[in-house]
Amino acid sequence: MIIATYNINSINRRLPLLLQWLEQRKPDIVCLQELKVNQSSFPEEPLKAAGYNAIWKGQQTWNGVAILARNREIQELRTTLPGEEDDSQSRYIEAIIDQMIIGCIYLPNGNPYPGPKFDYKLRWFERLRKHACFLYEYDVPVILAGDFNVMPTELDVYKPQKYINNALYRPESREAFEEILKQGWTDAVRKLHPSTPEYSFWDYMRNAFARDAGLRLDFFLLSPHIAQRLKKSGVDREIRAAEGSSDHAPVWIEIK
DNA sequence: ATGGCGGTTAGCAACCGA
Repeated sequence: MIIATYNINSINRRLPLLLQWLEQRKPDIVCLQELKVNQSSFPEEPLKAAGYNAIWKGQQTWNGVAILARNREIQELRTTLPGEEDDSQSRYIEAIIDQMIIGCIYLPNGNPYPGPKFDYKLRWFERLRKHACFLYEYDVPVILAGDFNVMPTELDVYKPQKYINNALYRPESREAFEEILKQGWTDAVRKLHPSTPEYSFWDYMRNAFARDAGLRLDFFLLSPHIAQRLKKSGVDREIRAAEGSSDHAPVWIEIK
């Protein structure tokens, strides 16, 4: 079984590439972020024709998250992260698929640091920490997948010294991620590949992809039930290399 | 410091986000 996460940077802009990738990789479950589409303009029909059921939480212009499942039922559990009732940003959606809880995450970028956006990022991290704790203690199979907008270690950044005051690499952000991991979650890709970067994002600027000036921003956090079933993982760089790509590549894991 | 990309608004460029 293959589960993937992909920050798609506008789903309608990227639809042909998305359909091509779905056809090639054939993931069973996909978490998408940065849909950049309002709730009524999500391309439900083309995805249905490709064999994928979908749930989504859209938003005009920014953010937006979705979960796709191939030939499977999706039972939506929630479309917001608890803790801030007036939060209008679409950054979380959660479902039950095949008796697993799948949480799709688009964590705030938080730049510039310091400032209100960084404060919002840290508040969001704290809300996620609490909700992750709740899910973990539920003692059911859980996968939290998505763009966490953080590089937890030096290995996850092509040039760490450039990012000292970047919201994605600030100690506060890295510590917040570590706090969640410490609950007992497994960082699936790092577990399988402890010493290679496994970047998932390359800036559009300055020829970053060709230089492999990348960041690892997209993660799978696995509860113990799922972690023991983990087989392999990969980053689909050829999709990032394609004409008109997102600035992220799809990342996937295979579980037994 | 610069700069690339997508989306939106107000219109054919300027901004915002990241």
